[in-house]
Amino acid sequence: MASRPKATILDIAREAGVSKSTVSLVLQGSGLIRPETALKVRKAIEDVGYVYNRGAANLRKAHSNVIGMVINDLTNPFFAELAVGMERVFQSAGIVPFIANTAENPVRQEEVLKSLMEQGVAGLIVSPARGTTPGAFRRLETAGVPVVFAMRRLPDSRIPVIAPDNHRGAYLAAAHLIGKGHRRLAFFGGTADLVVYQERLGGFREACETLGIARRDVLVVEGETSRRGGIACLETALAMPEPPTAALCFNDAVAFGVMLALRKRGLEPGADFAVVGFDDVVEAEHYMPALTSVSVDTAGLGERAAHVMLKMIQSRTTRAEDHIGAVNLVVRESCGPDRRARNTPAGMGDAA
Amino acid sequence: MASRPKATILDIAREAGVSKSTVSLVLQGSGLIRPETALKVRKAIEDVGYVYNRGAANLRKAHSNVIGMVINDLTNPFFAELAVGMERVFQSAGIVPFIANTAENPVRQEEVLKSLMEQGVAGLIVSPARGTTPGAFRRLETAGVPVVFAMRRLPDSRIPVIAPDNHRGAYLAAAHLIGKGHRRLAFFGGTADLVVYQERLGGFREACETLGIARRDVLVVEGETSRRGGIACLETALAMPEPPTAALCFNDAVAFGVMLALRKRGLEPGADFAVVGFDDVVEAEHYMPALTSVSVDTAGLGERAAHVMLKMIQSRTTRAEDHIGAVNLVVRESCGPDRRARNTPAGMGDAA
DNA sequence: CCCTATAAATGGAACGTTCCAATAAATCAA
DNA sequence: TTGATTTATTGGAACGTTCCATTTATAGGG
Repeated sequence: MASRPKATILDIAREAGVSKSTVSLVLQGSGLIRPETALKVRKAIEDVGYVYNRGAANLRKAHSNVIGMVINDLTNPFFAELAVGMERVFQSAGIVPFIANTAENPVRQEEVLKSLMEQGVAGLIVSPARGTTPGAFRRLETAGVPVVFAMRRLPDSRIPVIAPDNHRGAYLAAAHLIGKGHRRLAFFGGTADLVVYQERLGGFREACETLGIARRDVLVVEGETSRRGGIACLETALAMPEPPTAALCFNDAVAFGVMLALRKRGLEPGADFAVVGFDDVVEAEHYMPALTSVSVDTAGLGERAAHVMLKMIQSRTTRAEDHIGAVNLVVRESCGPDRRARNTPAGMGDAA
Repeated sequence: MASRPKATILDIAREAGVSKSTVSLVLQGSGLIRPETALKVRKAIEDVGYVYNRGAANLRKAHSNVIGMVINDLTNPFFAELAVGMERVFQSAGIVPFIANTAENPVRQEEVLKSLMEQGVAGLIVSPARGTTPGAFRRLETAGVPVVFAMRRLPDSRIPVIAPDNHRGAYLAAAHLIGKGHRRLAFFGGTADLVVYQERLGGFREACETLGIARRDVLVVEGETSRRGGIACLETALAMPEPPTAALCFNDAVAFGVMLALRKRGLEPGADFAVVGFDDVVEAEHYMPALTSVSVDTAGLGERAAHVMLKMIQSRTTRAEDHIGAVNLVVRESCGPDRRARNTPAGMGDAA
């Protein structure tokens, strides 16, 4: 039962007693074929165990219905959610997207991109890896392959971006913290080479300035965007002479790390130190205590990105508008008021 | 800057003043070409912005260096880890695997499989969706495409399987619980249509029997294999006249749900009710309390699966040995002794 | 009954590679 | 010098589709 030479369109033709062109027409669901003939052909297709050779077809057609999704960290549930959103819309368009992981490695990303191009993808949705060089996508551009960036953007590049309103989200979070009476705030995690980082930090800073927090009372600690990074950030912060009483974290993973580290020191997240996350991954709600986080509607952004992609392909353009998704702060239990401020300004809300 | 007709091997040939065959040889890194000629060609390749057309090449070569990974639930970090393991070994073999998600939907799986076959994959690593029909992979078999199942197996099928020793893992976990003094045990989550379920439940049952737990003291509650499923299972169990005091959960997600539900009822996981998970995802360690779980070395299994796949492709066979991975119980804080048994048999270990 | 219009089916060139067989150029032995 | 051998390069057929231009069959109009 070794692999006999695979059946082609000609085998079908012979089997059904028609020409290869007729078979091709049937395969494409053309209405030009008499129903009975089509039936005969379809039966033959079954009989010979035919599998369509898309490679051969693309050789003539030059556009391939394959869409690639290049993701920088598959183990972050955040990106999995993004992927799921996209898949929803591609599925209903009869497209199976292929996902590839770059593991936050620009070299790997290069390989992945190359491979996808060789495959002749119709379009690419990419969340670029950290440290992507500006030229990394030129190849794609000159080849005229539509690309959209999801969640992350590159400094210069004119590739359309689908991302949440990072600035606003961070502003909201910081304002919430300040409203709770906190006066010494921190921003934990992330590194300045990410545009997202700058946006989020920018929003945070603006809130602090506007709402009267002195420059020297805001602490910024860069770090890995992971649980481990969060742990490290907290350690650093608490070692300061006048440590902050609340922190906005670059993302939820960092926030989880911070909560963990607090617990390890016998501090209660929320009561002893307020923490806010960013992204609002599903686990945020289920954490203990539940994490206050900036919700960005990840799956929704995924859908959006997919729609934009589809439209670009259809109108065979390589340009599209950016889309900045709405965000909102989901208040849960991880940020009570500043303890030391309890007897001062805003005195409500601490019922239980 | 519209997309001009893309460059082919002939354009390169013209540019470099050689024949297309020479270019082809250079592309394949053949040693038959004079270094200076190769250099000239490579320069031309750069100049014309050439991108290799793998589809056209495969038309002649008939084997495609594309490997697909079909995963049933991308949002489960467990599978993301599996994917990462595989990618490690494929990367070093110069292969970019394409991942596709079936979202636990057999119909979707069918589409995904079809699409991958049309793409001419060299091999497939699959974690089949629940409810996969026995015939779903026949197409692949008759086409002679190597397939390996990862983590899950299908009832009949002779496709090789890479999976952890589910039976043993469950046995270990149950034995641990019994050793802690628990006498009324439960198995939470999962449904009988999964082979994995039967294996895990089997191990659990065997431990109970061997170690003298009466049949009527073991409770089995089926349910979704998610946090939500875990919550539901616990509710059901506690509503029983004589509820269990400990549970082995089908996987970590279920265990997290159980812990959550316990907390909601004011019970402390570990102290008031013991819970053990399965898979030992990274979060298990970081939970509060840290979850005792059966570690299956997910990434390792992924690597293994990838190696087996590579070997199958190389030896152009469609058969391979099953591989059952070692497991071990990682004891953390989520399962203390049975409270009511505290003054009876094993009296140590409860220091703090 | 012939002509035209419509419907259904078909042959052949083209797509961008690979690879075999063949050629051309360079080297060597005699 | 000549033929044999090695080293580099090349033309052309083939891979499995699509699609245009034709052909053939069927129907309709006068």
